[in-house]
Amino acid sequence: MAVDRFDAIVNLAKRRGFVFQSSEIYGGSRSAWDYGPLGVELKENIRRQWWKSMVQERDDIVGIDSAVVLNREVWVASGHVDAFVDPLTECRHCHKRWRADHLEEAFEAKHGRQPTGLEEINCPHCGTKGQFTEPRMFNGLMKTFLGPVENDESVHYLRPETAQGIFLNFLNVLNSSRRKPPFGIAQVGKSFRNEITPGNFIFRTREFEQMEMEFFVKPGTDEEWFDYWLQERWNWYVDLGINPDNLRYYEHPAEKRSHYSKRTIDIEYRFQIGGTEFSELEGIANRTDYDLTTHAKHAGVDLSYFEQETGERWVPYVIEPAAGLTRSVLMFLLEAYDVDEAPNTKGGVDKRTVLRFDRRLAPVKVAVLPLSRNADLSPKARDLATALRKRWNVEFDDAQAIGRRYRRQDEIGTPFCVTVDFDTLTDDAVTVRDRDTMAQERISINGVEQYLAERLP
RNA sequence: GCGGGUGUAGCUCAAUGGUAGAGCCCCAGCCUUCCAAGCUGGCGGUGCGGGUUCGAUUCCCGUCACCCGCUCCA
Repeated sequence: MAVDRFDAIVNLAKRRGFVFQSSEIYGGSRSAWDYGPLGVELKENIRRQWWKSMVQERDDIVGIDSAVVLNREVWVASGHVDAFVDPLTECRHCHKRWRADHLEEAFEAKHGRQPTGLEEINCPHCGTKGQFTEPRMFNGLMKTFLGPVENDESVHYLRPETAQGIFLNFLNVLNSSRRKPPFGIAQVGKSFRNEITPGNFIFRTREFEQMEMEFFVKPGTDEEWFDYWLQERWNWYVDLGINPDNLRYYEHPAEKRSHYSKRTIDIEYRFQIGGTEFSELEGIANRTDYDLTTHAKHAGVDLSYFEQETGERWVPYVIEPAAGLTRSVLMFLLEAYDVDEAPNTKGGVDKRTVLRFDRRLAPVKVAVLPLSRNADLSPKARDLATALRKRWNVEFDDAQAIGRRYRRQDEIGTPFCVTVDFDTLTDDAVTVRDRDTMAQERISINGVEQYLAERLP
């Protein structure tokens, strides 16, 4: 059942225009997936809700939109050039792959001296000695050349996270927005990583979209704020319809933390990918003053904050809730997916696929359907659709049986269908049908907009 | 990138070293149709490139993509 749901969503996503394979007509590309007409609406709606709760509704967070390609020194300073370039080696005997530097560290810890080379080391898996291949560098950073000349000088990187663009603008925002710690800077945008193993549909891709916020606080208050954001972010998902039973916290053990982190707790969702029940959705990290300090040092610019009230000068600590937008799209699709039963014309019941999106996230809010394709009904229905389009994303559909059209809308999660029938021609009323209950209500055609406005964002 | 598996209409699946079929979906038309599967018609395919062969979707090689593992973390 679990695997079926994932497959059903991948299938539905393509069939209905949520997600397509990238570069499909050329045989595809492994970097990413493309978002279709419904997918882009869903993704935008998620992004909008995040921005609304993180920026618009708060006085202590502002947004920015920084560049994808930054000064190359940024990634040296941030530690990504070192941390993202791993020497990997493979045991010729058992084909297990290892970080060469980790093998050497383990050897040193055990024998109290550095190995003379990999040939001295036993494979941790099969025990075979010295069968390691020459280490190859795996670079997680995506490279490009800035400017028309391709040489070492022109090598630049596409950002592997949006966070650094925020740190670089810390002073700019501080000096232009009349904010002071505790305050945050938020950003949504694309990031790029040469993942070794992209896969599982849009779960892990080399080009992906993040929603990140860096919250700058006074040292000593960081742990409090960490807990605060842990709770805030959890609540955001639950508010948008995620069942808390499908979420959990996962704390990174010290040895697994990123190079910048003092503490990291992930919010995981029950994606049920392969044999894994929960996978990461969002990481909440205490980045300490690592980033501001390292940039201050490398750039030679003071990035500390002077607190007027106390006369103290300090470098803010940073609490970072970093969420995957494209990963959220997958989660909301999985969470919304449901199959229930609907009556049919023969008096029996049939299976019905329905995406139970929160109304704020639904790609299409209203479908206007004439009961049948008819010279009188269709124009009337089109006029209504045109009027409603001024406020919402509206679909018009007059093809085939009415029941089938309801199913089509259920399958893409449209909250309301408005049906224009033959009685409408005399009583100027229409039927509004609810996606979840399939219940219908007769509304005066002039009152439809009001009726929907009370129920839709 | 490495090892293993897979690749036939949008989807699910047939078939064959000799003109590739079906169901569903989709599109057009018919029908005063309120909860899919009525009637008529239509579009559409062997991932891509090369080789063997008189002839390749089938055999071989390469490549691309997908799935599982190595892993990484939004």
